[in-house]
Amino acid sequence: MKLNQRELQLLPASGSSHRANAQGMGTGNTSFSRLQLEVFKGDRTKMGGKCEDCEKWEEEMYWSKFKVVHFFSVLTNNFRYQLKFPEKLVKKCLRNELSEISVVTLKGPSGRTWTVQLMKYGSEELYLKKGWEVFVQEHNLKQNDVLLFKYNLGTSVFEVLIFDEANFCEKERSHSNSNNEGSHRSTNKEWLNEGRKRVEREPWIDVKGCHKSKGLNEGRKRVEREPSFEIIETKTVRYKKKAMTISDNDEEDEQVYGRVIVHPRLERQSSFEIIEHKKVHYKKKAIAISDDEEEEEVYGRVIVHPRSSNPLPGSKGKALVPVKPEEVSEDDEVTPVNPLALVLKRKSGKEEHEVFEQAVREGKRRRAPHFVVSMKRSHISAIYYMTIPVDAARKHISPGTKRIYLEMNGKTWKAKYVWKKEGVNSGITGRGWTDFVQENTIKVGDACLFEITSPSATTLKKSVRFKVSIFETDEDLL
DNA sequence: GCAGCTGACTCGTCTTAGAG
DNA sequence: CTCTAAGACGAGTCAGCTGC
Repeated sequence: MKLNQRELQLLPASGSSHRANAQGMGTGNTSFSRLQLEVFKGDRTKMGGKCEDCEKWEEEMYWSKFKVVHFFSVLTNNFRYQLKFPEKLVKKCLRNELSEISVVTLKGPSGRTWTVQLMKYGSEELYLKKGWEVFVQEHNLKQNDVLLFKYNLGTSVFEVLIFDEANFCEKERSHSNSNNEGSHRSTNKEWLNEGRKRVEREPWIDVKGCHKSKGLNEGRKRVEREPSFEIIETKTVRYKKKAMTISDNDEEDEQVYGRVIVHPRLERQSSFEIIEHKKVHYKKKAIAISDDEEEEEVYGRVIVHPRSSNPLPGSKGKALVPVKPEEVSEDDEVTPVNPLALVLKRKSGKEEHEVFEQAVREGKRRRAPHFVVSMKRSHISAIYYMTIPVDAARKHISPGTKRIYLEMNGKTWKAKYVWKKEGVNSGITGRGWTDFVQENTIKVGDACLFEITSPSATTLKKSVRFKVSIFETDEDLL
């Protein structure tokens, strides 16, 4: 192996001068590579082994000149709530590196990132704390799993690879949550009260192989569903391909019979867990059987997805129609096919729905003009904009309204009201709304009952007062 | 008459340009 | 840099139409 001029300059001439050489380099953008060290080590081995100074020099070079450090971590007891960095790493590198930093970023195998709080104890103990449990949950980490960390100095970003302790192979599923970057990233950061953050969107899971083009309904645009979801479990299901529809995209509709995990839309940190398993059968109707296509049955493994509020990709928003369970034979042979994301309506979030209903009942009981809003992520984080149902906006709020006063527990928050054309998309925003959300720790899924206490739209007032009641979801159930 | 497709429409969510 | 405001996007709904 040949060394270039620069590499030759980096190599120590002899033992005691190594340190001087090392200290004399590495300014500016100098990056001493692992390759260079390997070359050096190999060269010295040929020369007859290491001396103590050489080993010290190597060590110093590693900690002082490398831009990247790697370390393993085996998940042991209590790993769900915190992760301790190796003390040597902290002492040699991270203590100084992260002395001014309280938050780092974990970049998962999927490329997604998680923001995690650092906790320091003494000079050698450093832990990943708040936010770590989300990373654990979303990668389904288990005890004895092995994590390989790569840290690029100066970035506060740790890249993580995840290996299964059973066979030391990389966990396949650790990559799969790349499809829900947007929702998760923001969810993970809620504890930071992070401000506005653009949500990255990525395409749906591709289900090529299940669809063929028939050229029907040309010009009709296929709806690309967003992947605000994460694969949580695969299930064996049966597809019955009945007919061809759509499109210019090589696709066809199917009848789908599925075993489905019912799961509410989970928006909050630490809330990602299955709460209910339920066997459900869906039938999706389609049309226009082509001449050259026979009815055909396909059996497959479906990736069940709990998070999205959307029906099947390409279903164009049409509801899935329940069919009788007896229409599906349990004895059918099962053959793997490409994954198809099967998604469930958000309203299956039983708890959220119950809370909403409770708020509605309470509103009716009080008999004051009111409306109820179920809190969404965008309402209480990121952009802090709560859309008012269009009916309520038209009925109760004047187009000239500029201010909304929110009253609760004797305190008043002054929020901004945004009127949009015809009341559509009108909503509450501004510092007052943000403060209201934060001070009352409103969560996704909570229902807020807004009672109008001031004269309504007809008076064309510049401000409206709402008495607000919050109906909280039970976090443990989500 | 019924089933199911088509396309318009509604409305909630999210993005982004621009103002302060 | 933060916040506001406008509007793009897309999921869901529904009425009309067509074919069986």
